[in-house]
Amino acid sequence: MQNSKPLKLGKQVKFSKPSKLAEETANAAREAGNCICFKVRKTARLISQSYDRALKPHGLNTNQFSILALIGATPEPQSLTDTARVLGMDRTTLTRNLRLLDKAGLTKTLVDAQDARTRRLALTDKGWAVLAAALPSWRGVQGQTLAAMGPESWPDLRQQLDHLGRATTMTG
Amino acid sequence: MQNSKPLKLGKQVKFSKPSKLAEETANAAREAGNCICFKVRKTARLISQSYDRALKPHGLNTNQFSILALIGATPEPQSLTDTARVLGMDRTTLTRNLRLLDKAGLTKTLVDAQDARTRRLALTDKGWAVLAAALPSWRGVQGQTLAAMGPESWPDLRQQLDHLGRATTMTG
DNA sequence: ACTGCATATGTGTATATACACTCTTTAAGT
DNA sequence: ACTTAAAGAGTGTATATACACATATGCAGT
Repeated sequence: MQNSKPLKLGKQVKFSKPSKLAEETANAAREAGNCICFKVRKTARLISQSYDRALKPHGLNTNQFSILALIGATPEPQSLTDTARVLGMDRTTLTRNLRLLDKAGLTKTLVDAQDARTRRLALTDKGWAVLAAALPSWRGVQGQTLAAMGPESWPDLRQQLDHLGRATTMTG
Repeated sequence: MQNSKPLKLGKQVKFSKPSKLAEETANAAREAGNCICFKVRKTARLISQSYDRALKPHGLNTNQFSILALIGATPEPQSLTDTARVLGMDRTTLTRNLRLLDKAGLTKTLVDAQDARTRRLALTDKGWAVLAAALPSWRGVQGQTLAAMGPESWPDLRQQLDHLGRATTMTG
């Protein structure tokens, strides 16, 4: 097909000898393999796949499950902004994530009576049902993951992640 | 504007008394606040913003920087699949990420001489230059983040993240 | 009531992410 | 050589993510 038109080279691909800049940069770049951000993102990518698979039978991914669980966990419907803050998610990202959940009939977005600006988030009956049905599946992966990583190390890891999140929020 | 048509309620938003199912589910949902996947994803979201801001002057985000650094760190150009594996990223995701870097003239995708199926990834001269220029900025955020989290705890956290990633790859 | 600022939210746009599926090329077996 | 399975890569589609910007509402001071 060759749509992307990779460079066609001759019989043997020739790699020009790296320049001095390239050599020094290559050494420095290896240092970046220790990047905190990269490591966290990579882990997030990998672990998300397990959770997504586990929740798939319920029509949810791990992100949607987290949102449902948070909304369901708070006694009184919280505002969109506050919810986004707890999720550590940009407000506008939550807006878009909610659109799907609303469309699926799992959540409802209510206008606050006191302040017409604020939207309060709640689960529908269907949302409660789906969340209830998904919880055992979540407990399954969570248990497997815990077992695989060694359950005793989770409290520590959890605290470090919290710390890291808070630190970066400060540092900007 | 009111495009999204939130439910308009009366004077006071009424929240119907939660059903028995909802009550039980709410308790269970609070348990999900301890979700490993959620915590890792949340941290990834938060920390990414710092790194993105730091790298922005170079026209890179943290993901693009990681890709450039990895390609630059390996002596011989590696295949797309192998690179994706090291990044802990779906192969097709890397394909799309590379499209932007290719278009920006930072990377080049070469056809392997021995196997016409295989694409090998390399940096262009411009790619080397941008990477070299971005590295100090990266060292900046990395240092700040390290300092904020307590540098001594990073090796441990790093190992736990690696372990977690490997565990989930196994578990499925 | 009016003005101006702060707050809560939504939109446009660009990038990241992965699954299901398809295409191409290689290798293995006959 | 022919057939077929396996490996490498790309595309269609859906979702996640955040920044810059726009809009709507509330509130305080006049």
